[in-house]
Amino acid sequence: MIPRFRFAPSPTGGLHIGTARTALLNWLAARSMEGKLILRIEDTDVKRSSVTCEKSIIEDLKWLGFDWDEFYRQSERIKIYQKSASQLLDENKTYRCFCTPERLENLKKSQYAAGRMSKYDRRCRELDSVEIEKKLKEGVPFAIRFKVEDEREITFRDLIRGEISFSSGVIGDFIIIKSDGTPSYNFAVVVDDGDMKITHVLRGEDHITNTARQILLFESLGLGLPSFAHFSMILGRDGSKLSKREGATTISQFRKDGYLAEALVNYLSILSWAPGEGQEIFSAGDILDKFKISYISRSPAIFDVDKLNWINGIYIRRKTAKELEELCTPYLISEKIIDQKDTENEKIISKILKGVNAFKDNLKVLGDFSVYMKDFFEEKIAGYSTEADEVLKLDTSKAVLKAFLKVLTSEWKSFDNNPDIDFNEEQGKKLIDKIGENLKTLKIKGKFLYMPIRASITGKTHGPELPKVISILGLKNCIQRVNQTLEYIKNNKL
RNA sequence: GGCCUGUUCGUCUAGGGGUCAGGACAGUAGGUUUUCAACCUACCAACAGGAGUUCGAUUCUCCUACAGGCUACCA
Repeated sequence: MIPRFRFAPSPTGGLHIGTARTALLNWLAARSMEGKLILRIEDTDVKRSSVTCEKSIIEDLKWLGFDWDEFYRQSERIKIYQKSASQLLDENKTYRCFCTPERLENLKKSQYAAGRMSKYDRRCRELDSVEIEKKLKEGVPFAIRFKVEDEREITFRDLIRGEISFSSGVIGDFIIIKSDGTPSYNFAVVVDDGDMKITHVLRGEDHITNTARQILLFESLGLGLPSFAHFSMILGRDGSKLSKREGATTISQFRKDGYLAEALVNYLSILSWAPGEGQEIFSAGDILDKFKISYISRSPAIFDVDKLNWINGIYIRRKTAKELEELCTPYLISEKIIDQKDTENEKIISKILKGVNAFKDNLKVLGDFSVYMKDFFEEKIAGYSTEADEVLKLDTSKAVLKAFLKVLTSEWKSFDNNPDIDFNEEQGKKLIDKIGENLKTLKIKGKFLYMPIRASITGKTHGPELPKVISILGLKNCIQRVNQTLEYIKNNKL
């Protein structure tokens, strides 16, 4: 028998990080067992579901690199649920409940106040046919409830946790068809899992208690039981449920922030499962042969951005310059550092390429790139750090800057003062060597040579290697900036 | 309140009756570099608590504590 898995998100928001992991685990399980994966949109709650969310979820799933073999939408299957429900009604396994929401609410409150668990009191279970007919004639709205057997042990073997059992006594007669005719979650799931011949239900631990109800439904519908497996949830830093105030929680938000799909998938899998031998960096496809449902961890995991950042950095560094340029350019545009039409400009693309080359080791997220590059798209230095001031104050620095300017000017002249000359890293390196050469007699070298140069063209005392910096800025802009710094030194009497 | 599930370094995870309880992130200290980052090396750091079973328990059982989930005409 071919294993059949399903991933069943409800489109009431974007693809959440936890939901994405459910998708990943099901994908991993299905593909590693050469089974099928079904994507089922659980949109029976008309009020909370939206097409926009569905689109966004599907887009994010694809972006993460998942695929599926079949697709269903529960809202298009309402008739199927209703048919199953009326069958159960005929078989006397369910009954109509005419109770108003207010009564139910009060019942719950009073039970809770009395310190008991809230459970439907079965008032409508014993209604005789005359009463039912009367209410139906009056048009009283009704829901359909499932008759839960008394005192019965419901047991199943969880593929991750082992045996789990419940007493049916703790489950009230639950609703399977709401008064608007739509199925409740538990019912739609069971009808679908049966109809779609799902063999493995792999989902979050928040569904463990639902499993008891669902087993009852599977049995009453005469359906065979699938295997169940419940993995733990992802928690926020303080151990609470991952919520919005923790920062990004949806995949689209992570994407916007500049996380790579490969990194996210890698992190999500490492979060609750280890492929062994200390291997931590891998793609979902890499570990298919090592994946086993029973290996998934039982205990909940706290979401750790630091580790995600580390993984993301690794994947960023694995990209080629061209790939990174394409990945990073949108951030420069959205930060208004460059314009959309600049992407046609070869000079600018070349500058970005150089920037990517200089900064790729510094990036944790792609979004960082625009922060690093911002200054390099300005004509002038925006400001000098106090460390830069300290450096520029030194007597030796003045000599360095003079030599630097001289070398820059003569170098530029050799290119006929062409403002568009492409000055590469190699040439930058030679240029710096030349300055060192000129200052040899003054014995200025090392820190005292490099720091003033750096400060004079960036206003800062740290950043990528100097030849790279010079190459990104170009000769003309370097000259401008050194002049600006000279002016700055004079004005501030450094 | 009831029911269900879980608990190994700060975090993720490996292990599993006898281990120096392993790895990774973070942190700290060195190395490298003009500097930042990256990279390399080292260090720091854990079996929630209590009983029981056993020659021996972090591992098995029970209890407690704590955490999470469910207890909807949400999914």
